Amino acid sequence: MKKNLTIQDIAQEAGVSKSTVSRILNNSSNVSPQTRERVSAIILKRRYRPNFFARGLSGLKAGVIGVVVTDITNPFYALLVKGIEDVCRNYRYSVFLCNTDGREEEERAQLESLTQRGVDGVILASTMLDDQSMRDFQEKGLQLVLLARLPQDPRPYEYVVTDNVMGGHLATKHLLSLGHRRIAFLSGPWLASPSHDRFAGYRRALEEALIAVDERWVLRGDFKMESGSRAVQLFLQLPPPRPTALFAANDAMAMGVLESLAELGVKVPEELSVIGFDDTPLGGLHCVQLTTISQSIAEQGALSARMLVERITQSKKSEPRHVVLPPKLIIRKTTARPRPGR
Amino acid sequence: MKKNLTIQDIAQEAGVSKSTVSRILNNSSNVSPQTRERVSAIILKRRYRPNFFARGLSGLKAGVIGVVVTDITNPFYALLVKGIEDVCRNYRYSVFLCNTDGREEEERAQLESLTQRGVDGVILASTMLDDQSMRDFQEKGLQLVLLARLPQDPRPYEYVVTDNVMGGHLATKHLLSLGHRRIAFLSGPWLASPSHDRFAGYRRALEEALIAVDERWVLRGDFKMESGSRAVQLFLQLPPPRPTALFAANDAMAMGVLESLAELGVKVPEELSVIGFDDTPLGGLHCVQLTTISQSIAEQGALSARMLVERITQSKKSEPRHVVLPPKLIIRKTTARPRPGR
DNA sequence: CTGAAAGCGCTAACAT
DNA sequence: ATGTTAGCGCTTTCAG
Repeated sequence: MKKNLTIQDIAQEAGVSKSTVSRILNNSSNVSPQTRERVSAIILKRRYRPNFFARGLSGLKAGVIGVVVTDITNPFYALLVKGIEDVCRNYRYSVFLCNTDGREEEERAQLESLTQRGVDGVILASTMLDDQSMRDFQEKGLQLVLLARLPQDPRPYEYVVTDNVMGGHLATKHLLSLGHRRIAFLSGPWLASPSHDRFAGYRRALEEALIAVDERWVLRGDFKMESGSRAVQLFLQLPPPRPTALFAANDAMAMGVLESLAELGVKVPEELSVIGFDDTPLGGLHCVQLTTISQSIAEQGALSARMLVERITQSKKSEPRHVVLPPKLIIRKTTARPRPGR
Repeated sequence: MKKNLTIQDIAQEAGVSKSTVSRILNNSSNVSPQTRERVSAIILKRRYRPNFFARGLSGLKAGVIGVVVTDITNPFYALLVKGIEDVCRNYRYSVFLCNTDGREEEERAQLESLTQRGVDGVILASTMLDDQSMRDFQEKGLQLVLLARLPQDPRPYEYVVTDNVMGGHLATKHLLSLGHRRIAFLSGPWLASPSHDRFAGYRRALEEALIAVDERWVLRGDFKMESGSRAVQLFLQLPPPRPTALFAANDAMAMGVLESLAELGVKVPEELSVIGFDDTPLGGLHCVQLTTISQSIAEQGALSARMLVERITQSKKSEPRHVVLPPKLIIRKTTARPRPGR
């Protein structure tokens, strides 16, 4: 393992000073074409790469961002990260991936560790933090773009999200239009904005249809598949008349619901209509055919990455941009008219 | 955005020298309990964090590793990464995630970029590189652990893999034991060792049963779901007598096969038995019930991470360790005896 | 257009 | 046990 080349070595070989090499490296002006040419050739030939730490230490951007998600195993986040990674590769940025498991203290720790490692910015797709902490991080100079999930008051931050209220509204209206009147809702964690907003859409749709929200029909999940299965247990213990439709706040839980229902021999959509949210690839499987609300996940990731990189590179700080994307209803096979007389 | 604290600030406030603070930071010996106490308190109080770049520059380990996979969107890799991330969190290591899309030049570029960013080591789960390049990286001092996929001659490297030959053998023997005699194989990319090895297992099982491998029945895929669908087209154009069973080299492709088959109305397992490989969560779905070969994916990730971190922290270089894990047959519902008379 | 020199914040070898 | 000092490799004034 031989010692690494330094800028000094290149300078010597080219018969110029470190400064000149440095200028060429950062293609700053004030270098004559000839020397630039000559030195560049040497750099190329010797496959010289400037030392990352030295650069960072002397104040340059590191070309590194952090991405914080709750669980990379969840296809939704995997897609988000994919979108981010793809644009980062083009920009020559590297990404630190962090899982938080949905725990606030982990999120804080990860953010802490990221700032400490000198990242240029962070895409936060798991917001659980209180406003104060977020602001603290921002004030330490951390560039932040929020993705998919928002805090109480997101206005001071850049963000990219789906219009979850609209999505919840779409889903519920779809069920209503099929003739359902008793519609259950399976939420994610209360504090997660998507869960909250999708519920708001659900509530609004019901109210527009002059139907009161029945609290007993609002089940509590955690966005994971297993909680869908658990919800089915609860659902089946509900006193009749039971809901004829169920709106799960994401696809993973909807899949869990379908699983359990299939095991228990409850026919979907004949006995119960089920709609999800996210339009994760799974739902499209021939044997699943989940009706759901679609959002372009990878694109959101990509967009947030572009926003962050722009924010990093243009030093002058503009107003934070807020992107809210409209979701779309995808009708497949898990929703239908309720059986007459139910 | 106020200027960051430096070790000097702490030293001043504590009335000691930088060195002392540094010693405490790296908990080296030669510090009296009292001063240690006193300085630690100040560090804590001021929430001082040493500068990452300065540390890196002066030769300390960065506490960062790179993980290179082909596609994080693939549940197999997501699980691998999850396993890695989990142990890294405990060790206080951060991970750079890199996708290569299965392209060799991307892999090289990512590896290049990782070394340049001063990572302490890399877990490579997408090996496409030729031996020479790999050796080059290693000689530059890059600690390497290979995961799930191996190069021609893996002996000089640490690695963790499933026994893919055994897995291919298990799968094929299962089909044989059900009475199948005409068994097709759907491969991944030829150059990928898992694909190659699983085929070797398939071949061996057939040979043991005194059945010749029929080259027309060896289909070529790329480990992605879509190639499963494409394979079905080819499969159905095969001149009779067609195979009665299909061994797909991974679950994703097996899922693609099942999708297409369902669309075309071909009954599984009645008309065709299908077996996969990986035991990715999808296959367990009630409506899929894919028979497959199981490997503990997250555990492999975790193990490789532990190996890498150990390798990094213990400077004395030991012999590279080679871990080969036995896979397991999981019988579900997509395999059955062939129809009599076929 | 180019070079010399002063840091960036930390570690570690060398004094004391 | 603690302080002093010389780098680590690069960027960036400031002179020329």
